[in-house]
Amino acid sequence: MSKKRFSHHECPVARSLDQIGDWWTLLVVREVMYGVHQFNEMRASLGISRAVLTTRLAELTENGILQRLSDPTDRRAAQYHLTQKGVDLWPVIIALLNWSNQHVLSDSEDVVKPFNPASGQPIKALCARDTAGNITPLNQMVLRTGTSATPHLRRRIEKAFSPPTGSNRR
Amino acid sequence: MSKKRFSHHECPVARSLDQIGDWWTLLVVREVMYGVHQFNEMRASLGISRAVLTTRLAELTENGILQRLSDPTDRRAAQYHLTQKGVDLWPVIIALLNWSNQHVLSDSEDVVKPFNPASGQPIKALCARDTAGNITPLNQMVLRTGTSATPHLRRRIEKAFSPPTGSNRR
DNA sequence: ATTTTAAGTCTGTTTACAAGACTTATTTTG
DNA sequence: CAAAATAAGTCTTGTAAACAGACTTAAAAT
Repeated sequence: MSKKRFSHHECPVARSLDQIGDWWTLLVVREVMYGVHQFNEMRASLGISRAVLTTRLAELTENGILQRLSDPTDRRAAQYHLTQKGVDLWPVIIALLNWSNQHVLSDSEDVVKPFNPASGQPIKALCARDTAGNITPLNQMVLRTGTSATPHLRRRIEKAFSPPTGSNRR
Repeated sequence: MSKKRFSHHECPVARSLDQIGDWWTLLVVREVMYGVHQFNEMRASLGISRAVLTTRLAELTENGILQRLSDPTDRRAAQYHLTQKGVDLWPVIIALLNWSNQHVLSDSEDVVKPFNPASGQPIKALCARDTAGNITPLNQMVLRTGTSATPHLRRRIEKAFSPPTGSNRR
């Protein structure tokens, strides 16, 4: 049977992975974020096979994460650029980068880190701003189900994030 | 030839995807975050095959993201729990959840959203706190290379995030 | 003592990925 | 201008991984 997709899943996390969870996909997005816009440049810096890169670029374009423009100065060449949906993947990349710097790379490896350009200081942690403008650490946030949630999901979320008995969070 | 791994890559994002970028892996982590700790529970709620779940749990345990404990009340059963490294994947999950709610799910789908429990307000955006305590929107952050970066990566990052000519960011 | 359950392993089939040869339309070089 | 090089693919073949489901083993429930 074919590889299972997550597009029919209820959970938004699964639905996001259906679009960006394939092997190589987020690295292609990262390349574009780092300013690499052409097919052969991506191939050289990623070491990805032609066929797979073709597939990934087509999927990303179809999902509205990248757009393919023809280069006005060279009619052979294509330019892949981020759409707004693609630019909004920035928090995902930063979250992965921070986690990797904390837990994957060895302490002596200092490769890339995010900085606050205004203060010049390195970023220490991600946090969340609510609609009233309050800032919260991410580890204090809770999930709540909305009107489209099935009873099954509702039960699980309520159990995991109910205040009294303590949750499974740190 | 076998599937390429990213463990030898320089970029921290690639290195993180080497541990959590496989198909199903982040959904298994999400299950544990939602309070599902047993093999058969995960299988039922994810619809994953036995062999693949076994592989994913072994990889996650080997990478120190989960730990496998035997259930004291039932010697047949195993309990998979998050380590600190696993708990620290929370920002990645929230980033994916927010992106999915913004760009993947249709407007009428209200399934799960993160909330600030102190204010009761929904989370609007992720932001970053630097080491001096300043809060910055994520879209204003810049990346800088560290001492272990190769000249090739250094050039790309500096080109993409140099102040004067404007970058490829929004 | 028998049945059920938890957590796997094993088997045969299908799909995805890797490497490299080949293609087509353009651009550059001699 | 003709030939070579280049951009962006497609196609082919081999291997690794994922799929569904049957089977296994030890412990628990009936």
